Amino acid sequence: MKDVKIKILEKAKKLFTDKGISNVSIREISREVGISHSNLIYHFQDKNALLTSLHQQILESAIQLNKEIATEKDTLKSLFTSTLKGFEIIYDFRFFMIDFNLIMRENTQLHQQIKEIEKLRFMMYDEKISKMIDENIIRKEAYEKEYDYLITQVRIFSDYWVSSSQVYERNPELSVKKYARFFLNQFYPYLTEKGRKSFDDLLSLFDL
Amino acid sequence: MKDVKIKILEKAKKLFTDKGISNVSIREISREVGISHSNLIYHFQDKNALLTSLHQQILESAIQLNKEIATEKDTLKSLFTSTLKGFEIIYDFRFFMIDFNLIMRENTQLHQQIKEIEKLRFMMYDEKISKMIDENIIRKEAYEKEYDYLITQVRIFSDYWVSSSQVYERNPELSVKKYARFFLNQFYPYLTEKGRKSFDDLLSLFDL
DNA sequence: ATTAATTTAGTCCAAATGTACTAAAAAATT
DNA sequence: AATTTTTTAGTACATTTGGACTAAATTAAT
Repeated sequence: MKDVKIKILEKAKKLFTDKGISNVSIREISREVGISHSNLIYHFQDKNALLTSLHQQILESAIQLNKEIATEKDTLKSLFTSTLKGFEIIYDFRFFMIDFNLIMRENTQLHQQIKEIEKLRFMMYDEKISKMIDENIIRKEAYEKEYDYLITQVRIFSDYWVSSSQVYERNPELSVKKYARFFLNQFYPYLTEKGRKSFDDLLSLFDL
Repeated sequence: MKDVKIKILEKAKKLFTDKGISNVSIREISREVGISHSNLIYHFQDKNALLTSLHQQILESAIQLNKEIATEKDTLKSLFTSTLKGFEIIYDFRFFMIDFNLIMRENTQLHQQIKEIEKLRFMMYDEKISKMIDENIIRKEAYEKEYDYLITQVRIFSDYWVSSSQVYERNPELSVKKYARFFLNQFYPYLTEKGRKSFDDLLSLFDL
């Protein structure tokens, strides 16, 4: 990517994070980058184009992360790693999650894409849980769709923990680990004895 | 409250819900109400004043709800009722939760207030859980702060389920019950056998 | 070296917004 | 009935914003 484009995206990301997407104009970004607003428009037609491009970066980070953990055989450990690394990515791009609703309302294209990704994410968790049941780490479903409920619950947590931490935490920047811990804990009640043992070991391993 | 003030608040609420807070101007609201924008400013200095006033309505609904369930002796049943009614209030005022982060960022006064209320909410859940432990509906903590984790988890769900449903559900208006069910389910793994029995009974009672 | 394509800046415009100020109208008080 | 207070509308202004259009400058291609 061209140097200017990179600079624009960097500044946009920074400004979005600091002030919130709706409080940043194309002109302000261009001013900060030190180029004319027409030039910025030449590269990105509007704010949505910027957002789409930044979301692409998030996706690339996520894909990269998936590649990294693909080699990990230990299912529970891979859950820990993907949570921690994933939460770091989310924190880095927190502007996206903090203004998530706004973006979804005003960028149809991204909304569609996110809905597609959500399906994948569901399947990913579903598969992971099945695996852990097979490995006797998680107990079998006690009633129908028990784990579907869990996945929804977990989805909402992933999407909004960073928003919540911005509202309630004194040092949101320190909350990545804290909320990763909270997140993982959602699986705890479903663990078998064997699972709990691994889980506790992993907690110390990851210093959580 | 004066007739005009009520009308302003009603229209503001509607517009905020339909278009998102940041996409509604004082002038637009006044236009919709059919008064001059100067008149609106006379009653509410700015958008934040409107939001504060609307939040007051939310609080009043919540207080009213608390009064209603205060007489309920059955702790688990009162959890069900407060969840369902509470979720209806949240849905009614969903503009507030959908733009929650925005409001918290730009309205210091409300942010402070919300943080105070959060403490109360924590205590409320804490007390409720203690009670249910005493009544042998919920099992004792299996490890330290187990239920503190649960409360945080539950807080994030309460605050953001409506946002999430706007993003992922086809008919968000139908999702109040659905998400109330999801919400309550978060307590399920901690129930004793006795608790599960009551829980299941209540599910049919409330048609969930 | 010339030409073509890409990148950049400058200008102008119309619409919207918040804010401040003035004055009229309506309601309440004396 | 007179006057004071509250409520309402009107106007004017400075700023911001996105968008369109033009032209200059830079880079790439031939």
